[in-house]
Amino acid sequence: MAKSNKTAITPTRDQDYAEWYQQVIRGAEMAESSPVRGCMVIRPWGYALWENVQKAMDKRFKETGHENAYFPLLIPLRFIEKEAAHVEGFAKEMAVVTHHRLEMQDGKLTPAGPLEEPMVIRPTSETIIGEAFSGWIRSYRDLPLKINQWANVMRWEMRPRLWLRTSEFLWQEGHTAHADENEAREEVLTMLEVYREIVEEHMAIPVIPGAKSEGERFPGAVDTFTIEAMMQDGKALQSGTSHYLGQNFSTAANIRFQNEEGDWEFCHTTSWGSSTRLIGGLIMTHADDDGLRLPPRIAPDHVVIVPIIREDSQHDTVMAYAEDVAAKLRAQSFDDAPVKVRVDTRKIQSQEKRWDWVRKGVPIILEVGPRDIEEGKAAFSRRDQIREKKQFLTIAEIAGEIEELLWGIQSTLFEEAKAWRAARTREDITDLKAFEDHFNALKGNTFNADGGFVKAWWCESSESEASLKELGVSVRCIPLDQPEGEGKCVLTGAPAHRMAIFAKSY
RNA sequence: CGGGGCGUGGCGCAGCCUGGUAGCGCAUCUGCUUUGGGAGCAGAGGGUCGCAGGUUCGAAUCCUGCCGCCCCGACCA
Repeated sequence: MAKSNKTAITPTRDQDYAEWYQQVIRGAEMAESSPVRGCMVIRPWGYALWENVQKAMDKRFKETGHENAYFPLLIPLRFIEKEAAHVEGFAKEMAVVTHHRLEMQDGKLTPAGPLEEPMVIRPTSETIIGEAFSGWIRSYRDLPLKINQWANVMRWEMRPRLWLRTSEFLWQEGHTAHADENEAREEVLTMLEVYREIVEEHMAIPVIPGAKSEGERFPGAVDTFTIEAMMQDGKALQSGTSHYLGQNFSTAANIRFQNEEGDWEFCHTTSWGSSTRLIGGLIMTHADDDGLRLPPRIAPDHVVIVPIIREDSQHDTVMAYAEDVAAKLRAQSFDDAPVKVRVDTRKIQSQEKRWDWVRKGVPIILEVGPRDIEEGKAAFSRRDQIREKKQFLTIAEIAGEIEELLWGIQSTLFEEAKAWRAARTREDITDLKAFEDHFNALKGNTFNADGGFVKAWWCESSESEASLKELGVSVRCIPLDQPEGEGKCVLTGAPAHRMAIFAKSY
């Protein structure tokens, strides 16, 4: 068997980035599109990733004092109408339920029994949770109220993409109510930091935490904060948001409390969300031309053992050896839990197994065959160095180093992504001409090094933000981490107090 | 919703211009030989050619309408 330069995914990123993205998803069996426009079927491998993200987040939500609850999928139309900006922001993307029955007419099932009041399928739950909060909160002693819900939501998208933008998606939405603005604002930043931590430290996706500009705020929010990630094609991905809603929603839903003086006040509320979009971000951050690459902390399996069996007579001994190796590795721990090991017992060719796991992105693949048993060895390869030569290591060596190896892969993926982002972030663009030239040089759907972020001083005027539209660029965020001093706005030349990240985005 | 492209076995495609009853590669199944960097041979199964009309003796192929997918915009997490 000659060494092959064939990539496991066709086309490569360089040939057709958008098509590559879809083939990675197909190749790793993560998801597929469904008969329902814009909706996806999440397959076990993709769902396992989401579950691992969920697990990590849920733990942090609870550690930061939140409780899970569940609210209805259907929201009465009049709830949505309560908050003006919210109405405007979501009206165009809502699925509406208008009937409660089907009847056979001319051989076809036809909606019947019109609802007196139509319902919308939740695009987010501010309004219906607000309704509940207004009933739960009476006194300052009831505050803060900190609730999270894991749910599905629906937004009728014009242009869906698997994971990144589907009409129905899974997410968590946190909703909290506080007695005063400071406490609410602190909550908003605390949860933004939780997002940063999970996304960077578990998913190994580097992000920039920052404030959203006026034009990019959540409908109805006073302030929106975001973590922005850069995909391999240089586009930005909003990967989690946290909103200070002021008293907009509490006024609309009548969420009031009596303070210590006995006066009635409206609560200050927050909401924050992150979704299955993160899995799309994971793909576009770490996957390569051989498929997915998973950071060990969220990988469904850390190690897959592929038995190499030459003859039937060797089957039992090799399998016994494989199980023995698995047991030795499971006795080790990584990230405060036993190392997750799978022995691939499928009755297919060993090479096919190997490439299957390469495409699925498992961090470590071990091949064990008859030759290894005597020496107590295995052929070791790591996904982030999959084109390197396999090493033959003893099980003792592998077991002894497995924890360190997995952390090494975790940090390698993170460092590679940071380097990629750094190489595609321009900080030397200081005037409009250079700014326009930079973004005009980009040609549509290309995978190249020309895109990426421009970090520059910005005056924050809404006129200048609106002017970005024709370039196809937006203000991704105003980073929390700001340099000293002031500068001149890259767009207008006016004095600017803060720097912003500009980019094309998903 | 505008502009462009595309819908043919699970995946990737050819055939369409010039109508004659569907083919290739991979995958799947069976058998034998194989297996440590993407195995070989032999055989087999699987498609109402996106849907609905129309033209025609005959439609994957021509015409009309619709649906869906992808890319670029607009909109958005």
